Amino acid sequence: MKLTINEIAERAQVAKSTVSKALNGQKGVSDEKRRQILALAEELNYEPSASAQALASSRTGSIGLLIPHEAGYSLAGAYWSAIITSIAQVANLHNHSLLILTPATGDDVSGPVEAVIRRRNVDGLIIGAEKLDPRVISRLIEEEIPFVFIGRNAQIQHYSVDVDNLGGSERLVSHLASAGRRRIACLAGPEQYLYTQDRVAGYRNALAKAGIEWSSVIHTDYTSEASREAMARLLTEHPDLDALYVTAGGEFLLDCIDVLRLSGENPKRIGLGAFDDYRFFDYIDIPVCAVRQPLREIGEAAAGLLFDFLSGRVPDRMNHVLDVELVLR
Amino acid sequence: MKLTINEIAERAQVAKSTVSKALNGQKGVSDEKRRQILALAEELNYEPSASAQALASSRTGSIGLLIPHEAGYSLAGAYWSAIITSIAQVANLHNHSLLILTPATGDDVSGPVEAVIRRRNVDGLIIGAEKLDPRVISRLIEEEIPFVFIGRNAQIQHYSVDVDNLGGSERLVSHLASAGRRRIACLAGPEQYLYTQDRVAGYRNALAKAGIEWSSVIHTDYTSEASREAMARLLTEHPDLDALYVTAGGEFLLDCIDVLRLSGENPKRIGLGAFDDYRFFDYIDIPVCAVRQPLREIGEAAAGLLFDFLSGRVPDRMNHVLDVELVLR
DNA sequence: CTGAAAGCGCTTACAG
DNA sequence: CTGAAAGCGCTTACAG
Repeated sequence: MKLTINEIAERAQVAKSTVSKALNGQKGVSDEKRRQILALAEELNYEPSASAQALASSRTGSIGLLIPHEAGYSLAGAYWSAIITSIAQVANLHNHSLLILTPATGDDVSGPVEAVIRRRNVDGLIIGAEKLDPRVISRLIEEEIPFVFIGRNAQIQHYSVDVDNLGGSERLVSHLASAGRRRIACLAGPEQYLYTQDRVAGYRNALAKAGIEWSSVIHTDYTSEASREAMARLLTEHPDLDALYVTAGGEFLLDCIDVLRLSGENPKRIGLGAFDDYRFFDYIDIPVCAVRQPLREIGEAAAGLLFDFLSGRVPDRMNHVLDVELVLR
Repeated sequence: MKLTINEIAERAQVAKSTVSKALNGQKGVSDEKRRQILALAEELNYEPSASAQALASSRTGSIGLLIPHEAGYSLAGAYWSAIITSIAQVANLHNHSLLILTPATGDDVSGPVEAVIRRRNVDGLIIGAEKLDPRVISRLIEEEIPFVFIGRNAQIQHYSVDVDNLGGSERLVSHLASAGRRRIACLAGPEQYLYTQDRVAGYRNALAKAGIEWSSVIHTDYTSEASREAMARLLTEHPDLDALYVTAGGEFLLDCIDVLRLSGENPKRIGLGAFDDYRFFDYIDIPVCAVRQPLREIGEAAAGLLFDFLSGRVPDRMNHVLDVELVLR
């Protein structure tokens, strides 16, 4: 029924080990036979069984993408969706499948990771890094499963692909300042995330360079309640606020915009800056300057890095930092 | 090194076939031994190797999600992202992994499907149905790989999970009519898609029920140029237009809104209806009534259906139609 | 270069 | 109920 290597071997009048070598491009086969075998395989449309290869070689032919779930960050959908697509395409190029690992709502990622480790069904992992149990990482290292980060982690140094959080943030806030804004507050995500720290640092750098002394940073988790409350507090405590920098996108940003719009404040008076750009910014009644992340490139770079590891190359740089684009409005 | 079934068998003083049966909940093992074995496996944290199980049982333990790519439909990101998450979670519940299959940009899905069939690395497939080469389906049937649709296909009848396109559309347009709109045009997606046909039918039903004779439907592919041109044409050909129903979301919808805003037309004069709801509708200067699809439920239902097949149950209904929600603004 | 053999870690008839 | 054996379709030393 199923076309196997035995059939190919028989038809080509060689041993199946020879077929295997020919197909896998290993040396130890004469050019003559190799050509024959390849032609035959092509003709019969033969493709080795993934499970058999996996069992025999202890390489599964798949990589996993570990997506952490963030409270109220579901518009992050657009973020992960673009990244998934680009990773899947790179994986295909390398004849690998892409597995999506994501915890049940409310759980953390350690469950799916543990399962994947124990069942041995990935060769390597790409991991959304900001929030990560160090024990998960220990397990991965213990089991010698290669992995790379998307974003970086405050506790764990590792090969990563990240965007220029600090620089992008600084440029964005500098732009607000150069537009004459002097009371620029910063509504920031969870303080323990490295990207939050970087973005806040960029904010402070920009203020310093512009010679602005006034600053105000409020951190929130991304829950809707906390974000809305923080935003409201900012508006009442600083009635002279003339600009606001929100360090992340998704529902978080929408909650902030929402409070701003409902505050009775003239929204146009307040310059808004956001990290993460959405096309609908063009359509709303508040001008939003934003930092756009190169999502496709993030996925491609992370996958590229992982496949480097899988093929035994050790990348020269540990942290790949991609440029972001400023979108002015 | 790796903990195998042999180790378990040895420690429990039984044959590995007995361990296998116990672990898989098959009968033919005494309660006594079963308990012992289960306890031991639990204690040692044993988990069978996915590849070995796959090879021996010819069940891979993974399902695939086939995502078609649509020109200019990338905000569909939010759509697929929610669906991916819910499918992954259901798959986990069934101890299965989720593979993402998506073609390289510009290609169609047959490549990834063919690869997955030949390498035999999924037990079943969930397929975005609207645009599908019938040959792909033939191959799947030929190879006896179970699959279910998300959405429906105009050519191919098959088990599917879909939303109530016709009803939702009708309710939405009825609402526009009941608000006094009389010149309601419809900007629709590709005519060959079943969901487009259904949504347009809902539009016509609503008009008929409201006793409105005037109607205008323009189909476009989802490319930006075509959508913008169609939208512009609509506005110039029908200066008395007082409402517009756009049958889909994503970039397509944004292009339409964009043209409307730039037309010089007072956007508030024109009632806008959209199929697919986005939270940012709350923030734009045009009131948009929208149909919200239950994305999580779509994914869950589709995965549920597939696992029914995989465990030999034949679902009673062929087409599962989920209700949509009307969001008025 | 070539092939016979063992082995990857399970499952699944089959016999007892 | 229990276990010995064959087999899933490959890869990988190893010997020739």
